[in-house]
Order: sequence, then C-alpha cells, then structure tokens
Amino acid sequence: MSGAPEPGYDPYAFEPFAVTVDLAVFTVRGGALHVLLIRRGQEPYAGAWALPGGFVLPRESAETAARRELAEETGLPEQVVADLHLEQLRTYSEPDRDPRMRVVSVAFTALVPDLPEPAAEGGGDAAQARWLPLGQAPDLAFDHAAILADARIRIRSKLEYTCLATAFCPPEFTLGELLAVYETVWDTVLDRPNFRRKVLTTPGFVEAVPGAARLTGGRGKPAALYRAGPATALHPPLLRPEGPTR
Amino acid sequence: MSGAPEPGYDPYAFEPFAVTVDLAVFTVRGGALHVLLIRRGQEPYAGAWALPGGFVLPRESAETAARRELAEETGLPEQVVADLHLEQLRTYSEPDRDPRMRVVSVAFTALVPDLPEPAAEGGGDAAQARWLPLGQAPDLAFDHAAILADARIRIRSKLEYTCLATAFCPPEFTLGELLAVYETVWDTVLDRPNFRRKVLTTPGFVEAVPGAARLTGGRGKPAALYRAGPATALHPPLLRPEGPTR
DNA sequence: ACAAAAGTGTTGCTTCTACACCCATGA
DNA sequence: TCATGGGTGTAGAAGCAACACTTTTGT
Repeated sequence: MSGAPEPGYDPYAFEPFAVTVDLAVFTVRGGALHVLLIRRGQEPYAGAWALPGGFVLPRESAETAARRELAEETGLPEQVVADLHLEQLRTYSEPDRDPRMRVVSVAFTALVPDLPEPAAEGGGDAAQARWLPLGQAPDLAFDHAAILADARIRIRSKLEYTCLATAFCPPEFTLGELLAVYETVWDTVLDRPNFRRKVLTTPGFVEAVPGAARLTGGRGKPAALYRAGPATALHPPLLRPEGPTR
Repeated sequence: MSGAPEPGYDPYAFEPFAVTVDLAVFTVRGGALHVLLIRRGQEPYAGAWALPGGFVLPRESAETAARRELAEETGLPEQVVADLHLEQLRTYSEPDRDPRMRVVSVAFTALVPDLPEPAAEGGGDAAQARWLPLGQAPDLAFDHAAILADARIRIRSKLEYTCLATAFCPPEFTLGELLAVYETVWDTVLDRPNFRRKVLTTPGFVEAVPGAARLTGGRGKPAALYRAGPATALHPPLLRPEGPTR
C-alpha cells in the first residue's frame, strides 16, 4: 500500500470495510470429497448453508481469525484446529458480495482426515455444522459457491506437486488410503503399483512405520503403515491423467 | 464469512479496517529481474521506496483498485495496464503492518515486457516510479520486502507449470528471448536445444509467426518469431534444475 | 575467415505406463 | 478354496539431458 487517505489518517474518514475470513475445509469420506458447512442462524441467508467463517477482530490477523472461527463455529477438536495447515486461497472483494455492508473476505483452504461428525451445537452464530459431499452440496450463502469451486480447483492441482494429500489421512495410514485420496479428489482411477512406487521413491513423502500393519477392508492382506514425511513439495510432480478416467 | 457483528449491522460498530492493494510488477531487463517501485511522497515512510498500490475505494473490487493505482502511480501505458494479467498473491493482515491504522492489503503480481522507464512524474502520492533490479533493491516501506520476496518465489515456480513466461516478452519474440526469461528468473543456465524442443512440442505454448525473423545480438543467424499461444498450463511442466547451475 | 547466435540430430539414461503375477488374510 | 486387497516384477514407450554439429548472419 502507499499514500494516506487525502484528509490525513482519520480512520473514520472512509466508509468502513469489514474484513472476514471464510474457510473451505475438506475431507475424504466414503469415496467422496466432503466440505465442512454450517447452517446460518442469522440474517442474511438465515437457514442457508455457508462456509464457516466470520469477522476478523481488531487485533487479529486473518490466519488467527480463521482458526478462531473454525473452533467456534464447528465442533472440530481443539487439537485439530491448532495443528491445521491453513492456506490462503484468495481474497474476495466484489463490492456487493454482502448485502449488509462492504465486506472483504479472505478465503482459506484446509484439509483434514475423516473425522467424526462435528458437535451439532457449534458456538457463535452457527446453528449446525456438518460434512456434506461436494456432489450434492446445497446452494450456499453469499458468493460461497464460487469460493468453494475455486478451493476445489486449488486442491486438485495441489495434490499434483505437493505432499498435501497426507493431510487427508490419519497420522498413520496405508498406501491404499493415500491412493484413495488421490482417486477421490481427482475422480480418476490410478494404477496401484505405479502409484506405490512413485510415493515410495519420492524422498520424504512418507515414512514407513516399522512393523506396523493394519487390515483395511476386513479382508485381504494387512497393509503396512506410513506416516507423513518431512517433504512438502513433490519434485517431480505426480501428474493426474488428463481424460476423465472414471 | 458468516454471522453479523453482535450488535447488529452497524457498519461503524467496529474499529474500521482500511483495505489496500499492493502490486509486485516484474520485468526482465538486461539479464536481471526488475521490479517496479515508487518513492513515497508522504508519511509514513516518506522518501522510502515501496510497491505501488493504495486504498481500495468504497465501490471498487481489489482487482479494479489495483489497476487504477497502477495507472495513477506509475507511468505505465494505458493499454499495458488495461491488458495486464493480474494475479492475486495473498493478503497481508498482520495487525501492526501499518503504523497509522488497521490496514489489510491484498497483494497482486503482474509480469510485463521490458518497457521504457515509466514517466518519472506519476500522479497521486508517488513522487517517482522506477524499475529497480531485485539484486540491489533498497529497503522497502511497510512489509513490502516480505511481499516482494513472496512474489518472487511465486513467479519462479509459476514458470515451471504455466505459460506465463511469455508475459515477460513483447507480442512477438524469439525463442532466445524466452530462454533468457527463464534463465533470468531462475538464475540458471538451460540447454538451448532442449529448451527449444520443450517449448515447441508443448501444444499452444507458442505459435510461429510465419516468415518473420529478427536479428537479436546484431550478429548471428536471424531468429524466427513467435507469439504467445492459447495454452495457459504447461503439462508436463518445465522443471528447473535443482542445484544453482549459475 | 571468424565469431556469434540460431537451429538440428543423436545417443544414452531415467522415468512412466501397462499389465502380469505373487502374497496374506477372512469368509 | 475363493474373493479381496496388498505388494513385486518387467518390458515397452516416452521424456529428458548432454553434447556434437550445421546454418546464417555481421565484421
């Protein structure tokens, strides 16, 4: 930024802006990508579904506000919210995106493992918080449908060149579970042996948990367990097939 | 966002936020990456260099404000500003990033071809606008050094998997010029024949201008001319070498 | 003739893809 | 013993890196 408002630095010289945060929090559950939504308890859009979020307080950064609102509005466990990897998506600033007043919203994306349904009784304004599958997402308040669409595009391409997919998995996971994350988010079918090799030969993507194994589908050979490794980028990337394979 | 301020919708109920935009506009000139900076004419940081930018007006989106401020503060040609590809970098919202008041800033990145020095006399608050090489960038006002660093990281990786490099080139360019863009931004040396093949075999990256050729260094064989093609993504990507080759 | 820059060809290596096949477990 | 999911092997194709070599211009 640069330059001051012409009359000087009077903070009240302009029509004020409100600054909010919105969160697109995703998880993979039962072969479908789900997003965490709340049902609004107040006007405008009372009763409609919306992304969790809310106003940034005077002494907060957007990141801090995002974490606070997520904890308040959804029943996500304390620890999950604290450790969450939040990533800025972009900022939405169209003048009429909120009917009340001028509201600029900083949108974030986050990925979490499949968790139990959040406590139905969130605090704050949210009457209800639920995971809903993207395929049958209801109409959303404000411009949240657009934000959600942008967030989905972002995470789809992020899986290609980052190690973020492990964020969808519990602390210890099988390669089959990791594969399912990719297949679900990309809506494709990947070759299991090749996927396996790619993941294991990328240094730092995953680390084996020695000796550990787990049965997944009830049947079949128990699968070895892995933890997320220290790597964050995927070089070279894991490209998704172009044609819709599914 | 969701939920209203507790007392209702009174826009003045909270300490107001100001919303600004900041722009990191890059060009490649003489083998060095340059950024467009202005010298501030007012307090705070009067006399210091800063990224161009300014306040978002009540009826503007951040994108509109960015374009307007860029036109006002720097002498960039009308047409260049209108056609510019602006991309949001991220939003900076630390509470004390501006000493005057609470200011949240939406940062943008843009790439332009090597242009003549902007008119020294920008309008608005900017006393002066200049291209400065990144290597010898001065201290910047506010948190602009951090924004600039983030922007640089972003464009470096964007060259890998998008066709954005052509935005640094004039409408018609040689492959040698495009190569120079990559080598400058990445600070590496690339193999010319391999680079050439990669660019030409990526559908839609560049289009040949039939029959056209241009002498570049004064000497040597005239180079064929190309235009930017319709493609925007680079699949598969053009990965930069890891070790600092230069 | 020489230097400089553009452009072509070739070879070997690495990576990816497709698919066949074996292993461990529950029903 | 069969179905199911985990895991290994391999041959062909594709892509990439390195480098030798040809072409066209100005001096």
